Amino acid sequence: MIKIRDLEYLTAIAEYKHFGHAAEACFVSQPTLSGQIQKLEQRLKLTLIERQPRNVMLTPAGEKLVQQARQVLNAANNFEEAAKALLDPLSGDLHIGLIPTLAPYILPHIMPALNSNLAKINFYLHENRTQDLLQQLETGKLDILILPWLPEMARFERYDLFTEPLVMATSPSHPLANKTKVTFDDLHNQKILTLEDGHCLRDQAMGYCFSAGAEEDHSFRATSLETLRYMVASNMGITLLPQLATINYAPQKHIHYIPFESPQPVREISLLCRAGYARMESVRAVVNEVRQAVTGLFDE
Amino acid sequence: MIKIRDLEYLTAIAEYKHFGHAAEACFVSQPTLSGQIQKLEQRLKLTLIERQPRNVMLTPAGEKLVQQARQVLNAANNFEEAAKALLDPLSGDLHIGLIPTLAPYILPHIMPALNSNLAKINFYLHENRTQDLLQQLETGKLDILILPWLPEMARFERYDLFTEPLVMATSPSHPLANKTKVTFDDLHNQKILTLEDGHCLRDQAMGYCFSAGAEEDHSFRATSLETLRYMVASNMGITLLPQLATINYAPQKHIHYIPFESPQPVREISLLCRAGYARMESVRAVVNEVRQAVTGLFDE
DNA sequence: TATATCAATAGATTTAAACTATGATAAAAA
DNA sequence: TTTTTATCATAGTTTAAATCTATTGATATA
Repeated sequence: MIKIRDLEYLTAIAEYKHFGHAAEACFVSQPTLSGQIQKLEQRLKLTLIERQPRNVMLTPAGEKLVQQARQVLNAANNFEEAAKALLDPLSGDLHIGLIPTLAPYILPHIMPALNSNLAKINFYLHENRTQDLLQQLETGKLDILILPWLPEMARFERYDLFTEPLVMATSPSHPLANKTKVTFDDLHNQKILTLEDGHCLRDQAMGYCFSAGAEEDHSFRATSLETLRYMVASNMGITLLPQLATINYAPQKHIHYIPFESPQPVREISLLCRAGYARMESVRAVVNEVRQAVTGLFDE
Repeated sequence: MIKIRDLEYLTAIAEYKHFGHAAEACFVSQPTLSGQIQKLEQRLKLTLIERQPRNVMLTPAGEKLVQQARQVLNAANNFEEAAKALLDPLSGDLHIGLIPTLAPYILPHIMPALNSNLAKINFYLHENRTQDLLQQLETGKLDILILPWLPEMARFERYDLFTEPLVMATSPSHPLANKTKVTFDDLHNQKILTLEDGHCLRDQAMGYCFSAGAEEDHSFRATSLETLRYMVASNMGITLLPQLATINYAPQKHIHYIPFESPQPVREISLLCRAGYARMESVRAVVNEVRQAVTGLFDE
């Protein structure tokens, strides 16, 4: 039977394409790694690695087996994590992925509770685009994602956290600025400032706006909500912001935030983890903490 | 990092609840296995096994980790299988699961082609109820299933093989016996003989019959299609049989097989394997052979 | 042509997994 | 009760193999 160490060596080579560096990453000497890889190739009767001078590459067979090897290593990791979790369920490292249009605005609300009530868990926060996050969750680099749920995420286990309304942001001088509520129809023929491609908020907000007959301002696309907010304050147009991004942020003075009459545009914020993840107790604890921390934020 | 051998020892104990037998199954001496398990427990700082005199049991932690261990061993198996498949894609052992209402009638049509065209694959056939088959596919005991598709199977990869009509079976003396086609309405108020619970054909055929206003004969439930056929021949009632079970079987003399006008009752026979299974080439080859072998069987 | 890089080879060392033999304990049998 | 049997743990030894250091060999680059 294959050994886990062999698989680590193989995947290290796949990662570094260099025997010396791979060996270093595995904390062994280069001859050790070379020798073990050779033995592996002999045992499988397959050439896994093409040793061109100064250019180490995987053969197609090598690529295929590296994929399988990663599966094994993931499962082995889960085993170790499960063992640790049994020793002390609510402890250990937990890597959480969040999207840029959510992370800075929700973290102040939830991290204090997480850190004090789940003190033995070390939280690592990773901000990235949805697609990258999903891939990192899949491969085990991340343990948990917090983001707006989409149907393509059905393969993961899902816990709904809260429903976040989107609100309209205008400069004080805009015709809509002094309404206490806006409606779907108010968007008609408005010029909307948008985020750049790849932000899921862009797709959600714009979907709503377009169906209301609003138009995108093609001359400009913001790289973050903060630039977007700045543009609105500078009277360049209006936009939709997730409500969390409007709490305790640059109030009335330069921007007016106006909620929608129902049906409000919203995004459904969920927590995802891999189905069958070994540390469900920690996941459930996080879910509970977050739900508790956000209650009251969207009232009235 | 954990060793695969340790996980084999652990799962062997879980299976045999006996150190000696487990050791034998792993081809090592009993002290070796005892010692390695102890080391594992020390390393994890967990008690995995309760050693009552003459009664070896797993602790809850042990149960949990055995599950994780099985995941790892499965992945490791996949690795080895993938390696072998790379050496020679269309070879090795292939365990196929089929249901009892399909296996005896389809195998004569497909096994000759499989054995001669995929001669380097050793086919093992397993006949079982749908629920057992799905579990065995999941755990890796089986590689492929051939059965009528149901929505609960969506987690597996699916290849449609053919659509099998159900036909009416009557004794020669039954009022419907001499029709060349029967219709949905002909079922109205008929007494239908059925298979016992657990056969998926029962649910499918009965679903169709009930909606046509037929009644089940509650005094009798057959344990196989052959008893069912025998009961029909003995003029105890009528039933629906999958068409494959009517080809080359006890013809006209004692039973009449009558096809339905469309819309015919049918079952959709599919081939399933685990998503991401390491030997897709073999799977696809089997799919092709089966599809080829059944073309023409349902014509006219 | 000289040098630097990088993987392979050789030979020694260390680790740990495996074995055999035996001991301890408690249930089952006499 | 005493003996026997079943079963897991312990002790000490052997064996296998993974690892190390030192070195060689091959090739691209200066």
